[in-house]
Formats: sequence, structure tokens, C-alpha cells
Amino acid sequence: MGITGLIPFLEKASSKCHLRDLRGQCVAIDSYCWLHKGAFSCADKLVRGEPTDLHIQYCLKYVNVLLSHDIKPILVFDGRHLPAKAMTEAKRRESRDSSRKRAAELLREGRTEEARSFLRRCVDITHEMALQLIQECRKRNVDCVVAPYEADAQLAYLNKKGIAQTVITEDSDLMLFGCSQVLFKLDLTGTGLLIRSDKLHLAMGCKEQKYTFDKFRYMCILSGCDYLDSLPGIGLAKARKFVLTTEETDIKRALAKIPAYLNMRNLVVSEEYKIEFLKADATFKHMIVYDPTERKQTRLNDPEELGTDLEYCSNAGSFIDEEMAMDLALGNVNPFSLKKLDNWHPDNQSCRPTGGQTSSWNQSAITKHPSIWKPNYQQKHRSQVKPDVREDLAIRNIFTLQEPKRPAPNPEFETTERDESIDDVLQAYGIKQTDQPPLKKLCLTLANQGQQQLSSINSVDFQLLNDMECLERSPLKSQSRRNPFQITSTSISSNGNRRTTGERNALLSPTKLTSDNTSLLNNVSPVKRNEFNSSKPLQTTQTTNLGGSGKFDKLSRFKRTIVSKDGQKVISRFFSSSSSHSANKSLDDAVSSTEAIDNKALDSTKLNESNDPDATTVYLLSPEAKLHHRGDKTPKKQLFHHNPQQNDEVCSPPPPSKKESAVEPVDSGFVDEPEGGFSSSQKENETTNLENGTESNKKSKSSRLQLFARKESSQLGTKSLDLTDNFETQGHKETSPVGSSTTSLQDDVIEIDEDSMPDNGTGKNIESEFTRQGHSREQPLLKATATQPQQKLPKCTASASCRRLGLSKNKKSADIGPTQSKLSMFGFQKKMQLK
DNA sequence: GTCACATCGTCGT
DNA sequence: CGATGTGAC
Repeated sequence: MGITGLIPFLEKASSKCHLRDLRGQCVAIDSYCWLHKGAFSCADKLVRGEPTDLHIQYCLKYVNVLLSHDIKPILVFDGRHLPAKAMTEAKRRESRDSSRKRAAELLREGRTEEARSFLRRCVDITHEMALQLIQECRKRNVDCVVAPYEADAQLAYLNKKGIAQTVITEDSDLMLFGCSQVLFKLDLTGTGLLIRSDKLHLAMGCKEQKYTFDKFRYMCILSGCDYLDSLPGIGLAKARKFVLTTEETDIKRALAKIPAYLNMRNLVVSEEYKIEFLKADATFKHMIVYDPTERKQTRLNDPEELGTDLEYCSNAGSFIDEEMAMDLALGNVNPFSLKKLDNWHPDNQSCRPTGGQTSSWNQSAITKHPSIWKPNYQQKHRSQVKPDVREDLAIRNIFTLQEPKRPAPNPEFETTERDESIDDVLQAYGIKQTDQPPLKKLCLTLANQGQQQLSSINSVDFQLLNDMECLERSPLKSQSRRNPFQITSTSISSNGNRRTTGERNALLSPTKLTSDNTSLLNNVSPVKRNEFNSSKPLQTTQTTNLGGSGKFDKLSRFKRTIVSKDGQKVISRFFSSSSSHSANKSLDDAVSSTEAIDNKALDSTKLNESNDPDATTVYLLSPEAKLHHRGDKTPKKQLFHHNPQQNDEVCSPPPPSKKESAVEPVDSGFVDEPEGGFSSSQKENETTNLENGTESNKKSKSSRLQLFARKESSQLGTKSLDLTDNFETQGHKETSPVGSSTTSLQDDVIEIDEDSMPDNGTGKNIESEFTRQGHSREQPLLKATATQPQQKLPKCTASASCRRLGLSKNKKSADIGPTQSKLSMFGFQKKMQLK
């Protein structure tokens, strides 16, 4: 049950967070949450015992999203039930049984819809499901741990030990176990609510000096927790009042004073309650957990260290023998029966990851994260405590075991890496220093020859050059045999829409990622980057400093916005109304359908249908968003129309939407791009490609479009240019997707002449904008053609989005205006208006 | 204002 | 599991 009302109570200790803010970290996940949510998609099958892996795939989507943000996930699963929770579990089982019976009755009566709702309520997350997910994770080299008892304590232990810097869960109990920071309400777009324990005093409403974590925990237990019901009439508010009022340090004596402090004369604090309170407290502090690096069970905190009488630890679990404990932690045994189900062992050579393969993932995926099960993991990877993507945590290439890809930008570099030598930096990025001079020379030459020449050089490289110069490091020496930044690969097949596996691999290979360079070194020297951005017209990143404060954290939350011409409407992805729920199939349909739908076949059909040279479209969705909105009927996708006469063969176009005249809020990705985050964008594309190879074309096109936008922004004046040749392969026909493009460099604004776009007057135009340096001027940056129903817009409200984030509707940002307030809330807000 | 309790949604398309 | 609404005190 958690602590009722705790998350809203902790509002002041919480902040909206995007996974990009956790880049480079190791994160421990309460996998039950994902499995439980995922089980909703196939509840009837699970209840009936029919084979399905939809819930597993749902979890893997989350794993994928984490990987795409350079985050090492550790999936943690519940183990045995604590004696203290036996009652709760019995009640749940009872409830599930009655739901099942009710569902069966309704089914017999033919009331299938009602039956369905009861079927959902009786889904139990079994260890077999957990094992199914664990096995998929093993294939991908994603670590999993089954807790001896509750996952909560295990998560807290991984956090306490420094193995995981953040914990992801939906259960507010995690805060009581002492996690330093917990991410709640994570969605597939990567946004969540981060609560930090060092801010808890703000939520408690007391001075930092007066605050102790013990007080917080006492408050929560008093208000009622899993291990102890609250005294009647005591909730969070009264418990808070009490723990802040009493000066009594001995909690047992303090408890006796509750009625007096709270003016509740009728309240009786029994001796039994006091003991149960101390037991509950000890359960939170000393629950048995598993240490994967030591390979043994231990307690979350040492009772001796905290002066806790072991007598009170009776509800905190008991130890089991070492070998069984290991098997339990690995997931090999059923936690309750201890029956052996699997025989996986990290030391066993035959248990190496083979790569993921599911019905919708037709690419293998093996992360290169070091496993926590490797001996001396913590000694070897101590730097994990300090986020550092370069050595330990980078997902170098989750597709293959090829050479590492240069890691995505890490905001942490701003503070931690600035003093490194350029050699170190370049090496860290897998760039040989000898690779640099020709590029540098070329850039300088071209720069000297004037702006016109720059159309033939990747402006991203110019940015890199500048950053290198800004670093003022020792001159680089010899000539390179290979320029890692040069545009080499052939990303587009001549048939335009379909790539062979080889072509796809080429597209995904590290050397292909020329666009990664966008801002690699920007992150090394953001200050210099800013200087560069403001002083030179050749601007390739969308870096924006909304507040003009120079604070990089604000920079990192740069917002690319999509605005109307008058800039009135502000619509974020969160304002997008969710797609209307289609009429549910009858339960009979769902449960009796034994013909599995071949998604792959469906997708390929769509792809073929979409192969229409007259209606080339490009998704502007972020890869994360695409995870959500796949398929041509999903409403949140934003289509970008190209002039077919421009011989655009960028990639396979998705089938044009049926209602081209309608417009839907533009979604993310395009606006959600981390600053300079091209590598991450690419990576995300790769990751999402895992799900479905046929998606790769449009996704990579989205990526290129983003680059395209940036490249456009780098051009002065009005100029028509063949952008794609700059970053696509030479020798492949690929012309600018739009005819004439105008840019306004000073405002980082790109304007693509809408007249060049064949929307035939049926589409609505959307203008997007980069705001920069606090400019309030809203300039059109990109006009795109959208295909979504305009009618959905009014549904989108700020309060709805607040609710979604678990924030108070009344929450306001004091120092910024309403628009920027929203911007800061969502990080990647967009403004949009429809004509 | 605070708390207790009941009810609903969680996915997917 | 949390979010939300309602009613009692």
C-alpha cells in the first residue's frame, strides 16, 4: 500500500526529471511496477494461462528507453513475503480470487466487458513472469537481482552501496528505506518525478538543521505503512506535526505523548503499538537484502551500527544458506517454494548474453555495461558513483559487439571533465588525435573561403573545430589515415524505401554516426560553446539559455519550441490528448483468438503501402514518443511532407494519414532533442529500431531531419542548398527535402518555405522555433505539415499535465512567466498554433 | 483542514 | 500501486 499520500506530500522535495538528466548513471528498477502495468495489456491471457509475452515486451521497452539514455539498468524483483506482510498478501490473494470468480460469473452471463475489468484485477505477478523477464534481460546483458524479500529494500541497498545512483519505482515506500533519489511515475517518453532525500526537509517544512531522516521515517510509519496500520485519526499531516513538535529523542517515550501533542484525548497508544512501531521501524532499517558484489545476504543497515535490538528485527526476514541465496538472487529458484527453475550463473561461460530476440525485436541487443555479477565489480567500476559514461556505463553499441560508439553527451562533463586534456577527451570518445588535423585544416580553409563554401562541409564539424580551439590544447600532430567525422556511409538504398540488412547495419555502424559530433565537445566546454554560439553565426546546436542566467542546468533543459505565428497557444506533448480508446473487442475475441497477429507482417505491409513517392513523409516524433505511437493510425505523429519532385529518397515514408487536413500537437523528439544530443538521438533510433527493423528507415529519417534543421540553422541568409549531401552518403541521390529554405541565424531560427512543401493546402502548418538566450521573440523555425485532428487540442490543459506529473495544479514558478514556467516543468515544451 | 474509505486506471491500438 | 472523489469530523 505504501504511504498514503506521501508523493503529493513530498512535492517540495520533488522535481520533474527526464532520463537525460540521469545519463551515465546506474539505475535500479522496481520491476514489479513495469510487470504489473504491462500485465494489463494481456490480463485475460495471463489469467487463463495462455502464452503471451506482451507484458515482458512492455518491460523491455522501458529497459530500452533507459539504455537509449546511456543509463545502466538493474532490474530488481520481489522475493519472499515478509511475515509482517503475510496478512496483506493473504488479503490480496483473497481479492484476486473473488475477482476471478466474479469474472467467471460475468463471462457465463455474457457480460464480457465487465468480466474483463475483473480479469484485470485478478492478475497476479508471478515469479515465472519475473523469470521470463530476467531471461530476456540476461540475453541482453542487463543485470537483474531478485531480492531476498522486498524489492524496496534491495533497491535501497543498491542505492546505499553506490551501485545505483537512482531508483525507479511507483511505490512511495522507497523513500523510507533511505534512497538518495527516487524517480516516480516514469513514462515511456523518459519523464518522471524525481524525489531527492536531501530535500526532504523542504517537504517536512522544517529547517535543515532540525531535520533528521529518522523523523521522516517515524512520520511515515505513524501515518500508516505496510508493516503497521496507523492509529485511528492519524495521517501524514498529524504525524508530521507530532514529529516536528516533540523534543523527545527516545521514540518509545515519545509515542506515549502523541495524544497530548495532538490534542487527541481519546487516543490510546498501547504498549503493543509501541513495540509494533519499533518493529516496523527496524524492518525499514534492517531488512535482509542481497549484496551482488559480495554474493551474500546482508542487512540493509547494520543493526549494531544503528543500535537496534535484534529482537525488533523479527519482521525483517531471516537468512538462508549462501548457495540458495545466490540462486534466489539470480532468479533461478521460486522464492516461495525454493524450487529450482533455472540454472543460470554469471561465472558460467555458457551463460553469456546471446542478444535479445522477441517477436518484435529483430535485432540482437547486448549492452556492454559491466555486470554487477562480475567479481570486483565495485572496485573496477568505482567511477559509477561519479557518473561517467566514458568507461563504464556507455552503451557503446547495443546492437553489436563492435567497437564502441562515442558516448552521448553527459551534462556531468561540464563540471567533471573540463580540466581533462584534449587527448584524454578525444580518446574517451574513441577519436584518435591523429584524426583531427585534416578536419581542422579543412574547416579553417573553408571558413576562410567564406560562408558559401561551408555548405559543403558539415557544420557540425565546424562546431567541433571551434570547441577544440576553445580548449586551447596542444596542437595535434600527424596526419590521420581516417577522418572519423567524414561522411562515409551509405545510408540510403537506391530503392528508396527498403534497406537490406547490410545497409541497415551500415547505417547503424559507429562510423556512420557522423552526426554524433554535433556537440560532443560542447559538453566538455559549454562555456566556450556558448561563446561560440553567441559570437558566430554558424550555429549548429539548438542550445538555448532561456533565463539568460548562464546556468548550464538550464541550458541542458533547453527547449525547442514549436509555436504559432502569434505564439499564443502553448501545447506540449503532455497536452496531447491520448488517442481515443478504440472500441474494445469482445472478451471472447480476445481470449479465444488463437491466431496470433503477425506484427511483423503487418508492419511490412504498411511499409509497402507507404511506398508512395508522391507523399513522402517524415516523422518528427522522438524515438521515445515513437515507442508510444507506432503505426499509421496513431494520432500523435507529426508528418513532414516533402516535395516528391525533389527526388527525396531519404527513407521509407510511412503511409499518409487519412486525414491530412487535421493537425495534432507536434510531439516531442523534434523538440525533445537533448542539446547537441545527436549521438543520443541516433542511439535512441537504434534502440527503437530493435523493436522493429522496418521502423529504422523512418526513424533515421527523423534523426536526419533534426540534423537537417540544425544544418539549416547554420546557413546565413536565404540559401538553397543540398543539405543531405552534407551528411548523407556521397553518391546517393538525396536532395534537400524541401526546396528553398530561409534561415535567420541570429535567432537560431530556421524557416522552411512552406510553399515548397506539397501540402496541397490540406495540411496545417506548424512553425517551430528555437528560443535562445532568453529571447522572447518567437520566430518560425520550421514549418511542418501535420496530419492530426485539431479537435483534440482543447482537451489539453495545463492542469491535466500537472496531474500527470503529480504536481500541484497550483504550483507556480515564482521567477519566470507562465510560459517559461511550463517550459521549466516540461523541459521540452513546445508552442504550437494551428492556422 | 484532516482523515477514511471507495472507486478507478494502469496496456494497447 | 497511486490518484481521485466524497463524506465525516
